[in-house]
This record gives sequence, structure tokens and C-alpha cells, in this order.
Amino acid sequence: MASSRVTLRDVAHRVGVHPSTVSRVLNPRTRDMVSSEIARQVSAAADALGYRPNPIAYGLKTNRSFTVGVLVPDLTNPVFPPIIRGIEDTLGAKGYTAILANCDNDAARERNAVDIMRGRQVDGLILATAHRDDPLIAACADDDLPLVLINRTVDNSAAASVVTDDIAGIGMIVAHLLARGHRRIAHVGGPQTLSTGFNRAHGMAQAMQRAGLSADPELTVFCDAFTEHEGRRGCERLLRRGHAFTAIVAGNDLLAIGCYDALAAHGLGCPADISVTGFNDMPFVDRLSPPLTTVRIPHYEMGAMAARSLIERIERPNAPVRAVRLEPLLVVRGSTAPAVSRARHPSRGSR
Amino acid sequence: MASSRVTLRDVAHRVGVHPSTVSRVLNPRTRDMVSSEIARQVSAAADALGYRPNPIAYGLKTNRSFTVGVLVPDLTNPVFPPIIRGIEDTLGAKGYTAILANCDNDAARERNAVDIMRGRQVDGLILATAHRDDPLIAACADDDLPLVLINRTVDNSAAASVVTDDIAGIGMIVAHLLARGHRRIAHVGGPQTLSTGFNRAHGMAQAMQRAGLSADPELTVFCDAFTEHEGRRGCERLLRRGHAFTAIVAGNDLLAIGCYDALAAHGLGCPADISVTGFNDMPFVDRLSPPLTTVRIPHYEMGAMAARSLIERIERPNAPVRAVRLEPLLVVRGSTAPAVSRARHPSRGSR
DNA sequence: GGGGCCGCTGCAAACGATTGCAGACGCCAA
DNA sequence: TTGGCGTCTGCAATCGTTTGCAGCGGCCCC
Repeated sequence: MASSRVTLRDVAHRVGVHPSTVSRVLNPRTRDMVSSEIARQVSAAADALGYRPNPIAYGLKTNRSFTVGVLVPDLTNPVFPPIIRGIEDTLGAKGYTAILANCDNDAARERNAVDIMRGRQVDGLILATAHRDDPLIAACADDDLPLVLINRTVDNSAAASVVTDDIAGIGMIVAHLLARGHRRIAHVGGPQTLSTGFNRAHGMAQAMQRAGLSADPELTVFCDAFTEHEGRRGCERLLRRGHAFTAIVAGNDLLAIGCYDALAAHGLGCPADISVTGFNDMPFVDRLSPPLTTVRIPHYEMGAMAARSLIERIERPNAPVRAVRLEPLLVVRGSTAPAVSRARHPSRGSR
Repeated sequence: MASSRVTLRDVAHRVGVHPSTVSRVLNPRTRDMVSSEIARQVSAAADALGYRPNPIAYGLKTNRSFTVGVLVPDLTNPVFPPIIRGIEDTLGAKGYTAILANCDNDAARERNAVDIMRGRQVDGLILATAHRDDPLIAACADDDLPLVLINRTVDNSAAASVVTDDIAGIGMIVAHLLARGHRRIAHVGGPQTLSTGFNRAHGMAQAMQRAGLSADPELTVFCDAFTEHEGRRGCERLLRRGHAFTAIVAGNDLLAIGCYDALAAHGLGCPADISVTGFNDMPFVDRLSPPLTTVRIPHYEMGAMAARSLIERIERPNAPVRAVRLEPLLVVRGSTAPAVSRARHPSRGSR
């Protein structure tokens, strides 16, 4: 039976009071306006009838939707599912629900997605799609739509955010490689228009200089996207240049996997000839061959923190905006080995 | 500037007509009720002011939300992200948006999620969480809430669905193993309360019988969930029994990965001693060591079809319910090899 | 005993759209 | 000229809530 919805009016009618009284009883903030006797009757009637408030009507009246928009570059990138779980779990616990959009790093799609979300009256936005210079974010700030950035951030950061300390993370990677005797270390970096790609490249240069090594531009390539395909292309560009190196620091795990492919295609062994590192410790990289040395970030917790942060900003609009930076953790696995001096000229590798 | 929303009234006021007229102009179905001259002016004013209809208000009046609920067991299972992309892309193209919930195969969480979704007035539901005997589905049917099952289905199928032909898929797996000389083939199956686990187990028994081999209950174990952990436990149970076998057909890719772990822990090589197969061809199983032989299902397309099917049911409530069954594809990789007769007694394997 | 206050409840107007109904107007035919 | 019809537009109710305001008792205190 398509039992039509139970409304405030139905409950009110059953008890013999006015709908507004029922509304007040059911709203904890106004509950003590009504006598406890009537309140009791109303509550009883409400759950006898199985009353469930209609969030649409509530939203219309109050301009709240208890909905937040979540923009990710690409859900099929394995970093994101755990983050999103973190977001949804904590959002759900507070009565919010998330609506998700994939944007493929395309500014137009991002704009469109934000438009749709605003159309749907989201109470706030969690963006995993920020570009270093992102007009969308300023636009949201102008309309004071609460906003939290996750994973990536923007340059002139007035926005709340939850990100990893990319520079520290790469620092740990470089230190690890240096300790294993690597000196000529290449970088297959991510897009420099993203804070992650940019900071990791900078972190790498810094760490090298700290060790008294110059960051060799000949050993650095940048990719247009954080994908396996781009990682492979970047690594191939690197190999074609013909400069010797013994390790590759990739901008993230997907780029590292692309490097695996390129190395294999050139008959080079990892880690036998070249060590490779990633970033993110996304699911299943421990099962690659070889298992990937990388930097772990607390995916689920990041999502949870971002969600908490957003809810705080929604519910107390002038709470301080916090920019959280989480410390990553080095995870050493099989893709890094002591430097081998014979691997002078990688394109003439020993296999 | 938090420019407050442009409403029908604003547009009407600017042109000097009544809001209802504006409404009619903007609704394609009623547009020809109003003279083309006024319609022109109204449209012009509407996009001069940047009018965007308020879906909340629309929803309140019409009981439509242009929102659909998507329930998955666990987003971090890599099978789902591509499916969800397929769902979201086609939903988005039709003006719908999805709200997602993880349910962890827990009936209570599923019930709760459905409650929340109905509370939010979703226009329909896509369930990837169906149990073979699922009370929720009957309940939705009773309230005629449009519904499409994906990946899993129910026994007494009155519901629309998009699933893989599990029996055919396992048939291909078994044929492949038989062709490579395997005769004693074990099964690490999924939960028998799920159509996928059940059908794959049955498909296996059938295929074995067709080949004149009895399905040996001693070589069959069932797991409580489709997880790596359960796969490992299942495989260990199998090994402890001490019966000889040369191949394992796992209920899905995650269980297969668990088998990898158990075999490795027992000093058995895959595929040297034991061949292993999966199901789903989820992302990255081609990069495991060894790369997993499995059965490919068209994830993205499944999602897209389910979304199309749901929209059809929403917009034409008495359209025929269709149960789509997609043909899978065998993908042979490195985890299967010709049977070795020496691997008689796996727990005393040759390494 | 009367005035004031307070605690409780109802009234009605929103929120922003949709839609049945009715009125206004023009036009044609009788 | 008038009646009728068709076309266009406005009116107002409605969807299910929230919330400012007002009214109504009762109680206390002077």
C-alpha cells in the first residue's frame, strides 16, 4: 500500500492540537515551550503513526538541505573511496548526506558540478578538486557557501582545508633514498597546477639541496595528470633523455605504477636497476610487484576530519577556518633497494 | 555578496506578469499555453536575472526530488567505483543526482539507509546490496518505490535488475582450467545468501558435472563475506583438510587475493603449485603478482544500464520490468598454469 | 480584588514552486 | 447586436514545515 506520508497535521489532528504545537514538540530547541503532558501525547502519537519529518518541506522553509556536495577528480582513483567513506560516515552520523560528482580535473565540469550542487541547495561543499589558483573557491567564498578543501589546497589559502604535509612526505622519501646510497634521483612529478604536484616537486628540490645535491632539471619531468598513462609517458620521456639515475620519486602512486610499466618496457628491473617510490599508499599498492615504497596518508581520517570541519562551519558560520595538515608516514616496501652503480645509463640497462 | 536567490516572483515582477505565467513558460510541457511574445520576454528576463528553479520547492509541490539512492556494500571494494561512475554519469545527464550509502552487508544498516533515502524523498533506488531473500525489496515494491538491482539479484525475482551471468562466467573459468589439465578443482565461494556467491557455486558444480567430474564437497568452502581476509581464512580451511587439488576457483577477486596470501603462507606457489582464479576483473588485478586470471564484467556499462533502467521506471511507472543479464568475458593471466601432478598434497607442497 | 506577567497554545504568513479554475478578451457566426 | 467559443493570463490553494505574534488563562503580588 502506497500509504501516503504522515504529516505534522496528521499527528496534530490525532492529539487534537495545532500542527505548530507538534512542530515545537518535535524540535528539541523549542520543545520546552510546550507543556510536558501535551508533549508526551504528541510524541506518542508521532511514533504511533510513524511520523517522519519531510526534509524537503523543512528545507524549503529554512533554506537548509542537510546535504553536502563532494567533488572528486575521479572516483575510480583508489585514493578516494576510503576518503569518501570517511566523509560519508561522519556526515551520516550528523544527519547529513553527501552527493558526489566526478569532475575529471576539468574546470568546466567542476563549475557545472558546483552549479548543480548550489541548485540543490547544498549546505556546504567538500572539494578534492582544487587547483592552486581556483576561481570557484573565491566564488563560493563570496556567496559564503561553507567549503572545505581536502587533499589539495589553494595558494592564497583563506579556505578551510585538510591536507597532507606533502613537503614533509617527500622529504621522508628522499631521505630514505639517500640513506640507501642514491644520489642521482629523478622526479616524475604531477601537474604543477595542483598543490600536490607542486609541493611535492618543491619538497623534492628542497630535500635534495639540504643534502648538498642540486635538483637536476634534466632529471625532472612533469605529467599532465595523476594517471598511470601519464606516469608511463613521463618516465619514457625521462629515459629518452639518456641521463643516468638510480631512483625515481613519482608524484603519486598512479604515476609510480606508470613508471613500472615504462621501466619494464625498457627492460629495466625495479628495484634491481631503478628504485621507484609513490605517494598516498593507496589500496593494493602493497600487492604490486614489486610492492611499492610510498608515503601513507590517513585517507579515512582525512575524510572524517574534512566532514567534521565542514559541519562546524555550517553550524557556526564564523567559527575559525582551520587549515589542517596531517603528518604522513613512510612505508618502505620492495620497490626501493640500495643504489647500484652499474645502472649508469638506464636506457642501456643490464637486462 | 550573498545575493539571495532569484525566484519566479522576481522574474514575473520584472516582466510585469504573474508568477504562474513564468512557471508555465519555463515548463516545456505548459509553454504553449502562453503567447509567444510574452514567453519570449519571460525567457529573456529569466536568464537576464539568472533564474534557476529551486528543486526543493519543486519537490515539495510535486513529490519528486530528482534524486536517487544508491546502496553499495562497500565503496572501497574496487568493483564499485566504476559501476558508480556509470550510474552517476547517466543519472547526471538526465538531471538526477545520486546519494550514496555504504552498508557493509549489514541488514540493519541497509534498512536504515533505505529509511533515510525515503525520508529524503528519493525518486528511486539502485541496490547493489540485495540478499537472495531480501525483505527490503518486497517492502519497496509494496510502496511502489522504483527499484533496480545491480550485480546481485534476488531469488523470487520480480525486481528489475542488471547482473552478470554468473553461471556462464564460472563455466568459462572451469572450462579454462579443465583445458589446462586440472581435475581436482577447489572452490572458495562467497556467501551463499548472496545471489553471486550462490550462483557461482552452483555454476561451478554444474560445470564440473558436465565434464563428468563430481563436485567434491571436501574441496568446497564458503566464506562469510567477499573480502581478502575471508578469502584467506577460507583457503586455509581448505588446506587444513589435506585433500589434494591443483586449482582454486574463488568466488571473486578479493577472495582470490586472500587465497594468494594463504598459499604464500603455506609455502605454495601460484601458479607453480596451485592455479587461482577470480571473478569481476576489478581494477589492478592485472598488476598483482601473479596477474589474476578472472572473468571480466562491464562495470561502467552495468552502472549505466541500471541508471537508465531506473529512470525509465521512474518516468513510466508501468514500463515492463527488465532483468538484464550481461555476458562476461574470460581474461586469462598469469595465475593459471597447466596442472602439475606432483602437487598432490598441497599442504606438503614442493617448496 | 485588580493588574501584570508568564507559560502555553493557536493563528497565519511565509518558503518557492505547480495547477485547477475562472475571468478577460477577441473573434466569428447567427 | 449578441451569444458562444477559444486563447491567454491571473488568482489562489496547495505541498509540509517553521516561527513571529497574539490571545488566553492562571498565578502572584501588591
